[in-house]
Amino acid sequence: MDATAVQQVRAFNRTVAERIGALTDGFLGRGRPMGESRTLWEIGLGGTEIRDLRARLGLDSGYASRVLRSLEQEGLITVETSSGDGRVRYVQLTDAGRAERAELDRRADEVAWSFLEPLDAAQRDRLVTAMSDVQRLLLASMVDMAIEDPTTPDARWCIEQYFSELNTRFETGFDPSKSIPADTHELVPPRGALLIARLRGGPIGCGALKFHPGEPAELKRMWVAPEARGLGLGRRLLVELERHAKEAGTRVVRLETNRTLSEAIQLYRSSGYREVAAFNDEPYAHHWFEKRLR
Amino acid sequence: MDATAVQQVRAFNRTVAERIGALTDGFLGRGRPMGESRTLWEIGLGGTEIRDLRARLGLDSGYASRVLRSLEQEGLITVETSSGDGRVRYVQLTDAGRAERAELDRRADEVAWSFLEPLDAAQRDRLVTAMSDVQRLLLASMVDMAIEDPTTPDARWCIEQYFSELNTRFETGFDPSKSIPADTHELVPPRGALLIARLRGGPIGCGALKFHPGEPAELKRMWVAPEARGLGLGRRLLVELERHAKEAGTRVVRLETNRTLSEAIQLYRSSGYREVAAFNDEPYAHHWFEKRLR
DNA sequence: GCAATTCTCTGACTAAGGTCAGGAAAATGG
DNA sequence: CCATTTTCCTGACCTTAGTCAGAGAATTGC
Repeated sequence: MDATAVQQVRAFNRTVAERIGALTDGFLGRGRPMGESRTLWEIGLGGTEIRDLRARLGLDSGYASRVLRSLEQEGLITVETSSGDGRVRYVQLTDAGRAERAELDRRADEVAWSFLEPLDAAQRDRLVTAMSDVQRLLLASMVDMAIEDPTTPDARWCIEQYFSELNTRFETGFDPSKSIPADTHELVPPRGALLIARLRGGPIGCGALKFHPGEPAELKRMWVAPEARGLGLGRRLLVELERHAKEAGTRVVRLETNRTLSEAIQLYRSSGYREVAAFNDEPYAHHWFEKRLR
Repeated sequence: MDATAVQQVRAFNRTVAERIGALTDGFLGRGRPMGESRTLWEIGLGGTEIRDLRARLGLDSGYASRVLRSLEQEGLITVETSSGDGRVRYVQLTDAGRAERAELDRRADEVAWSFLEPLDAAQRDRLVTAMSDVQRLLLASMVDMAIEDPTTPDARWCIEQYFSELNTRFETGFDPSKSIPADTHELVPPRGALLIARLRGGPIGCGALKFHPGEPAELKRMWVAPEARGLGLGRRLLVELERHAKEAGTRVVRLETNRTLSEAIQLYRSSGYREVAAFNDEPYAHHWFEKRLR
């Protein structure tokens, strides 16, 4: 635990909390409690089901109900029973609600501008760049990874995303049935493992291992959601999978990959993988890599 | 108002508020309201007068009194009448209070570390660097400047700081009585102007103008507090003083300076000042500069 | 010496942001 | 079809973080 780094983070937290807090509170209040403004914002232009809204904002159902009642009385929203399921209620902005939301938007822009306005052009550039760095790295630090059951909807979703990305990127397209399979039951410990990366509860990446006792383990299904790229998650997934493989007694990890996946190839090379001769007849593969764990 | 920059600032605010808020609240609560924890922290190891404490935390006197009563009942602080002034009360941490404060400190460190811990060494470095940039630039954007009365204690304090800095930096030391004077009454409009920069209410820099109708105005007393250097305040003071001078009808600004003040000389050169022959016999000056305003 | 001011405390009040238990209505599982 | 679950609402209650008016004691200004 690096003490000067920690002190810098604490100084940052103090300054930023002071600056953001002072401005957003009150300024975005518009005479109504912040909770109502946040809710109004979160409903969005298209409307939402109340249960979704509650989940997104983390509200108690009683509290949410009262907040919505208050917004309804102000004439900003309408609430009606959802067409599909009679228990679920659907909330939408009225014209007045949309106008109010636009005003909140305008004010949030103004708050943001007040950060930049006192600075000269060079300082503004530096601030925006540094903010984007901080934001991306904070997002990265909010991601956590765990070995999960490959049969859950989230796990299946990740693997589907992976396949659909391969299909887009390979010159030939990608048909899973023509590739060497790695069925979900092969990814359940002790035969294998599926590692899922999550941000704010939602899945944003995965990677898998297939163990072959006495032989090298295979690395499969490495995927990171497009919006989460550039955060170093690929490397973290890889490190974590290698750690896991080693704990399971694996000495060597190997993998095959397609030539269009250049970032992945880069990652493997820079992580100590060396290219070896084809060790299987995967039709979509152009490169085969291997790494001895230590 | 640059829209993409504004969007980046908003994205930053959301992410950072989410991350900092979620962690600091509760984690630093220790079963007592945040207000009490903040107060406990702010009292510090040496103790404080309640009126100072109130000013620093911006608390209502009634509210502060209740918070302190509660901390007193928990056995964390003692409150006694100040020795000097019988109205003022002095608050100090007990041993238990100091232990509690140390625990808060430890937890704040832990929160900060939780930002860094998931990242690898290179990412940590980038995060700390970017945070320090953001923090400095946000501080810069919190500074505001105004023409103020040069006779107030804050104004006098700035000018004293300026003199004491000259005294430290000049090879010969600095004695104001041997220098060409610029008495406070000469810095009152319309004869002159004193610009003061403030951060969180406290003065952190100054700069002055002396007008000579029909002749160049003189720039004097440019000073920025050491802890606020590197924020571009010198340049902002200069720009603001030039703007003010121009509004007052001045065409040319000039100044003299000592060779040891290299950052200032840099600033003048890069702001369009060109060196001219000595236009006065200021004994402490080595360089004379002039700029035509437009 | 006395009026005005400063500092602290108490009591009464408020708003915001919740939590919790229970009930009604609709949907679902077997 | 019936028990269980899901979704939402209502009423009762709570803590936190204040604000405001007023009073008492000490100090300061003149």
